[in-house]
Amino acid sequence: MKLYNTLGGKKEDFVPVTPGQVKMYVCGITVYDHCHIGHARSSIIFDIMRRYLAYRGFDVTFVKNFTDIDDKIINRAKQEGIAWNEVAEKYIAEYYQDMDQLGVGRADIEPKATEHIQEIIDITKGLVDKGYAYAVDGDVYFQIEKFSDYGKLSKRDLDDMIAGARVNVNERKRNPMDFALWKASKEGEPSWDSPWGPGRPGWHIECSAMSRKHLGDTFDIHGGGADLTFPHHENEIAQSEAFTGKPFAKYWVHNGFITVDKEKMSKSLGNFFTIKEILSKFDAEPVRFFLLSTHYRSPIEFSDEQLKEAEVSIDRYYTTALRVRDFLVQDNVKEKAGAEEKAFGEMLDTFRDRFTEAMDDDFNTALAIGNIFELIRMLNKYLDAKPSGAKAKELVVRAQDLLKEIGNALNIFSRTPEQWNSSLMRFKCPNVTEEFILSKIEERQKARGNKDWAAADAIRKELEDKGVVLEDKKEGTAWKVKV
RNA sequence: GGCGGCGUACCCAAGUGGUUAAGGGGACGGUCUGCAAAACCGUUAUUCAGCGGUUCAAAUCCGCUCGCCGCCUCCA
Repeated sequence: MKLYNTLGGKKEDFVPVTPGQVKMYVCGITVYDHCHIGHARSSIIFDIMRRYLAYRGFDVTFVKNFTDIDDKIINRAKQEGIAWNEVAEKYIAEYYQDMDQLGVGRADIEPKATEHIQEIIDITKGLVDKGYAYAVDGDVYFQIEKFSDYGKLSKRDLDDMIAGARVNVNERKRNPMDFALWKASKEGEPSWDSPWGPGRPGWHIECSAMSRKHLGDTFDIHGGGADLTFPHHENEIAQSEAFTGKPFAKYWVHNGFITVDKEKMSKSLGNFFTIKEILSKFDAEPVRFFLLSTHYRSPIEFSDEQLKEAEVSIDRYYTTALRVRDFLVQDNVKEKAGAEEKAFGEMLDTFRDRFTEAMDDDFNTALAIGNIFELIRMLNKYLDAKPSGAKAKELVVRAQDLLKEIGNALNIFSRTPEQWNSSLMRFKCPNVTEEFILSKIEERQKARGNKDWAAADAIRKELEDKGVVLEDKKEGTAWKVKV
């Protein structure tokens, strides 16, 4: 497997610290507000990495934290007039609601910063003792000049950073780029006792403490959004490596942003869509599909149009799945080959390898999806020739199983065509009932029986205007939601 | 100002030294159908922002130019 490592700035062979095992840590959210689609991208992509590594036979330990103490949480608590920990609890619950709907699995361990205060204090104290950090008026700062590798992740030069520093001048810092490990708390703010007086953790230290506790000094993959590269991850490296004297994470993986009108989606620009907003308009599966249809490191432009295209793609799968099921319930015993049986068989033979090849190359989900649709096309083509017999059945079952297996690794295609259709109904034609549709179909059947094509077409048109399309088949008329 | 990335068809998007330059959407034409829908077939990039260079060979490597974006402050 190859994995793009921000640390090396290139794709590298993935060799875990312990053969067969993968320990990965991903920076989770600060729980002070609803998640937006950018959080969804990060969550989904790392969920997919975790699933795929497991699919490839690795024993994966996946840790994703919650930052549940932070300035933003304290501010939000003031705004809402509730306690800071109530804010944290509220948005953790909201997060789970969003992620459950999106089909993002829980991490194996989901630690919270406030549950690791002792570990945070231990590391901070250790860094002071080793001379990497200094305490001033109840604050403790990490002195970046003491850590000679500072900047190795984000490829920054200390002098350049200082020259272009936009950080607020803080008289207590020896260097403007020094960052807080521990902050003295102001009156009325949440605080914990420490050797430096009552205070709370700085932003970066929690991840060093939690990853170390749950995964050890050195682990395999550390992930997060590209905007965390600097300063968050750079600082984590400094703290952790200065403290343990050992390499921290071996591979640093960063996902690209979601853009709106080419601009990064962000809170400050106000150009974001919450997950809840999107899921009120779209089923979660097209959302996942959309996010996987571009390589995880590339920017991805968000729009309803893109989501609609994803919807069409998912629909194409379920339409084929339904077709496969119809085919398999027929009991045609006569042996008859389908179209291009040999090529189809070869596709089936090589499909799994093509999938792993794509995913092994830095999780190329976009290529994997391309392969999936090639298979879908060949499958449809094969079925078009109306094959029958044991051989045909075997090939079609294999195709179905492969699509399900690969879909499972990507967490798509997991429902029945009926479940998909009824979900679409909720979004596209919530006021139409199945009874109504069926009665209209029956009415139309009568008209068709009388060869009253005008009446039949009028009914079809009426349903189409309501978002329902009819398909006349030999066995009768089927209907589906128009995507 | 420092650092990094991107620019592939009408749209989205893989491909990063030799392949017919994947796949999806859209459009148009065809097969099928009472008509449709779905599905399939065909057409939509002799060419990869532009210009030079390296090479037997470049969308892929190097240089320059143009355009867009990100990080350097909280940010997935």
